[in-house]
Amino acid sequence: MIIQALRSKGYKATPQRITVCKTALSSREHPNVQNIYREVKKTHPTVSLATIYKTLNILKESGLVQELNFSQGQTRFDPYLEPHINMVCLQCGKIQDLDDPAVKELVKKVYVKANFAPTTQRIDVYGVCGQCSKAAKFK
Amino acid sequence: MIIQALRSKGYKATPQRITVCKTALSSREHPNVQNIYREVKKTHPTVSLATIYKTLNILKESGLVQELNFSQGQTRFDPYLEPHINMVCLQCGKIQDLDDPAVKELVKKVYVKANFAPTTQRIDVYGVCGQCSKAAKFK
DNA sequence: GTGTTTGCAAAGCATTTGCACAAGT
DNA sequence: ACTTGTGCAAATGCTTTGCAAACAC
Repeated sequence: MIIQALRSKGYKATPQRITVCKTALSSREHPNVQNIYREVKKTHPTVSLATIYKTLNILKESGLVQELNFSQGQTRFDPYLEPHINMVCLQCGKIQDLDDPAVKELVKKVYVKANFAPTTQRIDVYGVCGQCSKAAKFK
Repeated sequence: MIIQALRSKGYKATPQRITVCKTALSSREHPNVQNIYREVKKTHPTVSLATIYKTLNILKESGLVQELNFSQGQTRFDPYLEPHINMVCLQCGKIQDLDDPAVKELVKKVYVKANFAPTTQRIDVYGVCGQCSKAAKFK
């Protein structure tokens, strides 16, 4: 699957690349580069950060993951490309996805109202997640 | 106005700060650091980038501007804090705002559906703006 | 007058790049 | 075999920091 995808785009299917792709595409945790690096190191201890970056750029250009940039050079990756909401908890840092048909509607509206032809989107809501606000009550 | 805001937060109202704040808060162009730097230099030729960065951090912490981080260390600032859509043109790089009541509804829904308490949000739609797609037709 | 801010230069980080060697097809 | 990819180290570029002189209050 991943091997075919890489080859069809003219890239060689090296073990490192396959592992980076597998890691990035299977995670629902919105991992950052270090997370992926550490995970890949488990099976490829000599892998370099450069390879991680290069492979993630391939995934980006191929439109298989979305890059989410935050303050202070924090970048995370999301393989879930359907229009959805990222709920970013400012307390614990977790990012959870929320599906809602209204997102797709909103994107459609942009074209109708503003003559803007959308290709992708990023919907972030920042706040405090359920677990963190529950935890806060017991302090 | 700006002077009062700075002082009320315990900051001294220096000419450089006032100019940076005025520039960042009055622009609807989603300027980046360099844009603001160049603008401020017109009246304060000796201003340093460090001062720009420090003042923008004050505005961020005070919740008077939102920072929009993109790929490749591209950061832009938005003083418009009402829930709205950023239409980001991938052709010309312009970012235009679009107001729509559905955004506020969407944020509300996050709380109801997922028990997530929102504080701010960022709604980006990436694509091609009206001007650019019109221009493309004449090529 | 006292504590803060400025501007400079240096430091810090995330990310990219150049290159010799290794590996995929 | 030929071409592309890997891993290392160096380079890049944005942002932050330390510090002495200047400034706000």
